[in-house]
Amino acid sequence: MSADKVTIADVARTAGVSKGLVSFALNNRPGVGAETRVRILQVAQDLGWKPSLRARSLSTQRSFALGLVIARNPEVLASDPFFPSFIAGVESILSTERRALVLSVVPDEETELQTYRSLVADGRVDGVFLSDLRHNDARIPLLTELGLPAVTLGRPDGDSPYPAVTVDDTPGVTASVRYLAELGHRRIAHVAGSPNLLHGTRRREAFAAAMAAAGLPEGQTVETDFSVGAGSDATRRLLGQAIRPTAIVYANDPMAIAGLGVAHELGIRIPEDLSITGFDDIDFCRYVFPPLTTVSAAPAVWGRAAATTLLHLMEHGRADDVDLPAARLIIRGSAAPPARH
Amino acid sequence: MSADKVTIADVARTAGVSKGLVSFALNNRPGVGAETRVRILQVAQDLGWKPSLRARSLSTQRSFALGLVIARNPEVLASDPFFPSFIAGVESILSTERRALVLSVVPDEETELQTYRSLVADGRVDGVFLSDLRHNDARIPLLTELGLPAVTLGRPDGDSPYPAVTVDDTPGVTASVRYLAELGHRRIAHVAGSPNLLHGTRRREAFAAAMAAAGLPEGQTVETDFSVGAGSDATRRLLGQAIRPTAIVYANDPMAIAGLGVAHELGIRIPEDLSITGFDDIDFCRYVFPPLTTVSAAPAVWGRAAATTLLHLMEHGRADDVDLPAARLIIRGSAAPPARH
DNA sequence: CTGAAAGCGCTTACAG
DNA sequence: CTGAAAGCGCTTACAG
Repeated sequence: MSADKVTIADVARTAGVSKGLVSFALNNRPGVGAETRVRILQVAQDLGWKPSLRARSLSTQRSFALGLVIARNPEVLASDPFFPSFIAGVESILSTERRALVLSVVPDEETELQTYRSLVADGRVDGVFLSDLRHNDARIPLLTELGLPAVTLGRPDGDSPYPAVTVDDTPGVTASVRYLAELGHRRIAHVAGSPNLLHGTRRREAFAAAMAAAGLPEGQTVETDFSVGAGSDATRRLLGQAIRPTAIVYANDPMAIAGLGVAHELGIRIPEDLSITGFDDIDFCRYVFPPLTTVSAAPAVWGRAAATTLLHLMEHGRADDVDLPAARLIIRGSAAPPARH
Repeated sequence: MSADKVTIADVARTAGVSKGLVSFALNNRPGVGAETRVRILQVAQDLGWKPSLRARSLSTQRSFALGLVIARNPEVLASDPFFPSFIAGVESILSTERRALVLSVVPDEETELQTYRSLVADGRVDGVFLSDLRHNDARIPLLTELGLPAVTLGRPDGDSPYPAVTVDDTPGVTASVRYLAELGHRRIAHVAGSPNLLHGTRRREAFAAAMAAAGLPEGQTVETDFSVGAGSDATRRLLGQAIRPTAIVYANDPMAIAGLGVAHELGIRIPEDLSITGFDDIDFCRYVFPPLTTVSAAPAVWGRAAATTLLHLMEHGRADDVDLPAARLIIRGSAAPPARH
């Protein structure tokens, strides 16, 4: 393994040039004669030289790594496969770029901000992904102040200097409601996500708008924190009423699956007595019974696009927003016309 | 933000000492007078000096980061909450240590090995977690050759120079079988995990041994890749037989939940007509219907212990194996005495 | 087009 | 107990 110890000095010496020139050749910078460049590169290869990332980091003040910090409570994080899929997408891009992903999982928003600070203080990352956008998200001004490039998953509600990579989830919710309305449902409820999260309120607003558009009375809405347990509780509450909804639109799949469990427990048949829809199209959806009608979000594709955009931003100083195909309704077996009274 | 540009030279100058001495004081090394040390530290604090991690990395040849590379197919990764929980546990330790976690998600084992190579070639990490241990795991000799400290999740089957942090899952499987046997089941099947993974075969062997110990005939076993879809298929196969099992022990929860769906679909009641048990105790277990009897594994605790052990190994050159409390059976509603014929 | 030198910001023998 | 210097392995003005 003596090859591991080859340094730029060795290359320079055996190529008979200065270290500076080797560096220039390596980085494709002008100022090196064509044949000199070829010769240097050849020597580098013969010697098995791999430029030291650490030395490079120190002199360029870059880390060649991207960061993702996730602030979710453990239960939500564990039951929601969004991040594993998203990360797999990100990695599929990074792996070809000699860049690494630094991941932080933190318990709350305060620690989250602190984490960003130390990430840049320690020069761990050159850019970050901003997920789970919140209202007036404090991360955006913080990162701006820190001068850290970023890309947001979805469009923030305030000003943002960062490119947004978006999957519009509104059409999916709208389609869910319309679909249920066309089946004949009138009392449709919504188990909403966290009101702190942009996509929580956005889905909720989409629900309300779609109800109005379908000429239906305002639907009952229950707020949750997106966790399976909260989905279960919300369902129990909705179904425990004297007059209960004939359909429920859930803001994510784990809660819908919990709803399925509650309905089974109460002897309420799905879809005969109650129709439900989810959101995200996690793998479980196809394998519960009845299979869950839901909205697909394609987190891996999102991850790829976000990574590509962030790299572009870092390299060129700017990047366009990208709008991915909107989430769309996947019809399976969990919804049917309401029972006649 | 001029504070960001404070360097060791500034501290040395205003404290009236050499850079070397500042470094010694910072790192609590002997050779600095008590009061000098105090003065230096005071100046450092006044100036707001944060030693540059990058410079430190270059001179110490360390990265102050730990690595986790995950080689799982996307579907299994997404439906299994093991890693999110495990990582949350790891992070809870790292966050107090000014250390980062570098995460890689790769599609196959070949890329996995390549990833370890480049991780050390680039000096990205000082140590790694080895999860999803396989038979004769190629990662162990590779990491040994690369000289990278590591900790294994569970005990490998071959020689290993690394400390193992283990949650024995055998007792959980054994307890599942015994429990079902005591309920009166005789035809118990096992939906096993991947035979490539140590914990897949270990659970399978535990199942076989427990069946024998209970004086039961050899149980039917179906191999899978641990994915929800495979769990569904396996269940369909088992239940499609003329003489079918009255109970099924699944090697993980996602497959058990898929099994629940198949049973519902076929009109097979759980637990009246079929008893099932899972493994891992993911959040969903409590919210499906009937709630899933399963085995708890505590991945977050595992993550904490693994991180602690790895840090200890890196600091002291050695670390003891740690055996965490064995996984234990959590009895809920998915098992009952078999129906009488 | 090329070279020699300084710089990135630490740590670590080596002298005294 | 303390200091001055070299070194980690690159990059980047600055001269020629």
